[in-house]
Amino acid sequence: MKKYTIKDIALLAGVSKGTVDRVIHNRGNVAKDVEEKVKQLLEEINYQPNLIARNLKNNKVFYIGVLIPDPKIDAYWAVCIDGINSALSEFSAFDVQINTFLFDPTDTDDFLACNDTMLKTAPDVILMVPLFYKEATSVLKHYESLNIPVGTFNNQIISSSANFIGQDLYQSGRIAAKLLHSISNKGDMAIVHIDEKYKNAVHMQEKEKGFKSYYDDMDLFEDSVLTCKIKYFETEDKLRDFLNNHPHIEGIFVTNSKAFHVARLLESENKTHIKLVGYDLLSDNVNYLNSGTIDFLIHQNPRQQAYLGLKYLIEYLVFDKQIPEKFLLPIDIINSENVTPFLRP
Amino acid sequence: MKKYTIKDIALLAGVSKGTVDRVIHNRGNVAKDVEEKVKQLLEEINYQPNLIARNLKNNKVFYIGVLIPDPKIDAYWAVCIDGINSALSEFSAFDVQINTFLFDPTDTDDFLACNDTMLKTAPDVILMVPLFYKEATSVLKHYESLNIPVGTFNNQIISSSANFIGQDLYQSGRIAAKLLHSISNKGDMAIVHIDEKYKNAVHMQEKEKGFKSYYDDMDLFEDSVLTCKIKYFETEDKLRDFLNNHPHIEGIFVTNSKAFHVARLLESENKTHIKLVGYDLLSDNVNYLNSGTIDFLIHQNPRQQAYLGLKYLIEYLVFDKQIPEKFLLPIDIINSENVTPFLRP
DNA sequence: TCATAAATTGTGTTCGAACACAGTAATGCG
DNA sequence: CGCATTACTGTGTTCGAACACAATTTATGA
Repeated sequence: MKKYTIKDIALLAGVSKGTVDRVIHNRGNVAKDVEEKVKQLLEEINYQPNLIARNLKNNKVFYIGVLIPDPKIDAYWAVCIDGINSALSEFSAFDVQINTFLFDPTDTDDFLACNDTMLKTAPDVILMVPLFYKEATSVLKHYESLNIPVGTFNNQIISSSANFIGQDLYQSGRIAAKLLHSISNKGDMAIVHIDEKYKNAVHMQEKEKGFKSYYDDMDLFEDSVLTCKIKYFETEDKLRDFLNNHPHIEGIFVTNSKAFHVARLLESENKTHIKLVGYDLLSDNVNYLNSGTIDFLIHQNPRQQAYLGLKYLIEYLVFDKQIPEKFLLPIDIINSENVTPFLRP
Repeated sequence: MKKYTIKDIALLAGVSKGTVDRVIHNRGNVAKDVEEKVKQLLEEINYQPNLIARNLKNNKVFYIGVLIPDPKIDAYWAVCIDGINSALSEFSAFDVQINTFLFDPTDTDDFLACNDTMLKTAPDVILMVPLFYKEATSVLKHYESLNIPVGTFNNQIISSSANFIGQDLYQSGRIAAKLLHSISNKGDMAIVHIDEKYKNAVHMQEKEKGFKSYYDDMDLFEDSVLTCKIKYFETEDKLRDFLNNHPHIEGIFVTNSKAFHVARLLESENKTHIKLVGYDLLSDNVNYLNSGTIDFLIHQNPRQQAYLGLKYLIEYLVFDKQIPEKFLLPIDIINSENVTPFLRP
């Protein structure tokens, strides 16, 4: 129960605290038999250093580089800033300095340029959204060679050793399927990919796979699952054609945060009987959720992703904790009745 | 940007660190003009004491009394222990000592007895589940007179000033209604209260109110909402009668964690077409969720409730943080596809 | 005026880990 | 043997806040 200090161990071993310290940090210059004895004692009483005292002495400032898409260009990322601030205030006792860089999520060159700018601030660790697979891969390799630990979220770059926070996208597609299946009439199901100009193809593919796997498992031969890919600028027309060509559609799954586009069309075309499931608590989506046109939203929790990613990095810096390789957040199902508490900062 | 220390302020004010310290802690014995000057300086540079250094000196051990129902008697409470351990390991750097007491959730006398035993350990703060309204009220009043801060969760004792962590039960009932409404065929809805011998009447009433309010809002005159109260020991017979007497029931809402009892009956009576929504991720419930007899579970997250309650108390002790009066957790909707990550410790 | 009390201010130590540096003992080598 | 070198060990200081206590200044009264 009692908390042992270095002094206690020194007393027990009959040596000075300096020697104990040398043993703990493997700093050498200790006689073999003494080292053995001290190590055994440390083991026996399961010595845990007082992290408070350690951090009082190590009064150096840690610099963290954060690289995320600009919320002014895509509102989805706005809540990440909140998550970062949460982690920051949680560790306000420590000297952690954050430099945030916002890149244009439609521009790979800007992504690379921001990485360069960030490197100039000599960060001890980096938290980033590796939005572009190819560019991110090379950037991450570079950081690895510089021995800068990196945390990533939202997009997983499997080739990298960087830590990753996100969700199981395949499972997320299955959840959408289960929800639509449980609330829809018999009929066709549509998966709608609305491309946002930038590469989240992997995201959408995984979700589609999961969605289809659920319907495969169900052996619902009478219903078919259709897929519709739409470029951002042609959403309305193409979607209208798609719905007219497939009059038996009873449910739509939008694989990203743009479900509100579909909702708008369903309302204007008087097809609100079609059930709609999408992603993310953007205010546009939440409005359609409350009006009933969107039935469920799946919450990808970017706020929590950013928070956790940063927390792991800070704990690595100040407590020498191991950074977990991967952490998959639980997937929240949101409807009009439980949405409110998820919106608060 | 720079972090100022007491020494810095002393230097700037042309006094000694002792004087600055006296000003900060209003310990008197400072000339008025000097006090003014130092206070102004502190204000100007927005002095924030280094919490690490403060806690190094304050090396006293904090004792926390925890009082929760015995998980051996009701499995619902088992995950609370995990939550407590999480909070504990998060603050392992500080000398926080926890004494946990488990009371019989069917026995008010045991609750009172455990409170007495706990008081003998002279706790600095207390975290408890105030399961019995009357007894808890008097106990909380006693702690207030002893100036022992108390955190409560699961049950709110409105008359008390103790902090409370929980969920909005009324809203939780509305969520159940929304879910059942979206997945059920037209027909009657049943609210089933399975009494567990001990008093959670307030819980169940609030949930019922919320449930009904949703159906009232919907103006669903054709469907009626029935209520069925069942004593624990007569569950099966009474429920069977109830279902036989009301053949048009299409959905059942069980207001506590005992939905598995209803699920078992639905299976044995071949009435699995009836949709079922209940509470809590007990393994019995999860099994029926996976088999499809239970459609949704609402997650009350007792683990998180315990974790947060304890976290607030510890932060109060070690960082002098204000304990928030009330915190309502978001309400998680669980189906068979997203349940897994919620089950991990 | 001077002793004494009261008011005010400064100094030094503590907490535990980390590390610089001084000190002691053992060994090597001419 | 004597001096240097290596091998090992102990001491002292630092981080920032907190507080005990010493020191100093000012006020009071005989």
